[in-house]
Amino acid sequence: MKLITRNTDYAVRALCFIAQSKKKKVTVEELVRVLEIPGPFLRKILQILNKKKLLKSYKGQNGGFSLTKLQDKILLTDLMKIFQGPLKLNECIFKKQVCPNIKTCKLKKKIDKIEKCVISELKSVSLAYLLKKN
Amino acid sequence: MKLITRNTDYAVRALCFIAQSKKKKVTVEELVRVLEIPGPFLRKILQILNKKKLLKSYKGQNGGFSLTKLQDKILLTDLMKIFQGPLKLNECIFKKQVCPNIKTCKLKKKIDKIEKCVISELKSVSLAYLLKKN
DNA sequence: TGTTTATGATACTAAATTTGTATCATTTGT
DNA sequence: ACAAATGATACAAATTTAGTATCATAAACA
Repeated sequence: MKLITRNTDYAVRALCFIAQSKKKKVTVEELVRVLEIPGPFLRKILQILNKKKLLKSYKGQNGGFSLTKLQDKILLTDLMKIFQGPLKLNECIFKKQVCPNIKTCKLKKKIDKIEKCVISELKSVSLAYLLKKN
Repeated sequence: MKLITRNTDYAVRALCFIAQSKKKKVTVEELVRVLEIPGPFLRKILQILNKKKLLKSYKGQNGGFSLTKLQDKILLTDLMKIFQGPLKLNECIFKKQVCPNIKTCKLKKKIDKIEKCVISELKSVSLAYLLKKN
């Protein structure tokens, strides 16, 4: 079971590269070249990041993308939420006949607890964290 | 992002029902009727549980399935592992060009930590836990 | 011993999600 | 006006998840 999917992965990598770059703006083309991510797919991802205000985009010549936030404000968990949606159960695991007999909410609460645990771990994973040497 | 998929869900519900049942053996047919799970799909799931030694199956007339373990030994995490595979990253999130600059292993270790946290939470979710009233 | 009633094995199909492609529109600098 | 960038959007392929269908096998029992 994959905790992180490819589009999240790509987003992280692109953001890392942009963060590290000396240039003020980075073009898709450069990202594609360096990161070896399929172009149109990456563009779609960057457009989403732009809409979600994690990147600012500049059109036209000398255009490209730049970060809108400090590196330590860009959290892996945010990216996961954007590209993979919030963590949740399948739905309600117990329905109808079975439900009344079984304390459904137990499991739900458990999952909530797990989600909190995962999120809190992931919250410490920021771009800054990933880029810090040593 | 779904933490638990439908086959895990179905497995839990089937096991719960079998655990609660007064009968020594429960047939697929009864499970299908009560739990409203598509028959052939549930059969496949039960066959897997049988292979994985969580259920014992009896063929022929008066056949059916029964638990092989105590309820507190059947853990949600085991079912998730069976039906969804182990928790993992997409793969290595950073490759080639980017990798040397970034401490890949950081993230990996983080995920390992997260996995441990999730597993340890889930380890306390057993059939017994789910079935306990109040 | 043969029929009924259950599971075992397995191959196939459908649906949903994830990943990737293609195309045209829009904006901006020169 | 043109070139170089992103924006929007519709489509397609691949993968994973969910569900179906069919025949084989084993056990109980008349």
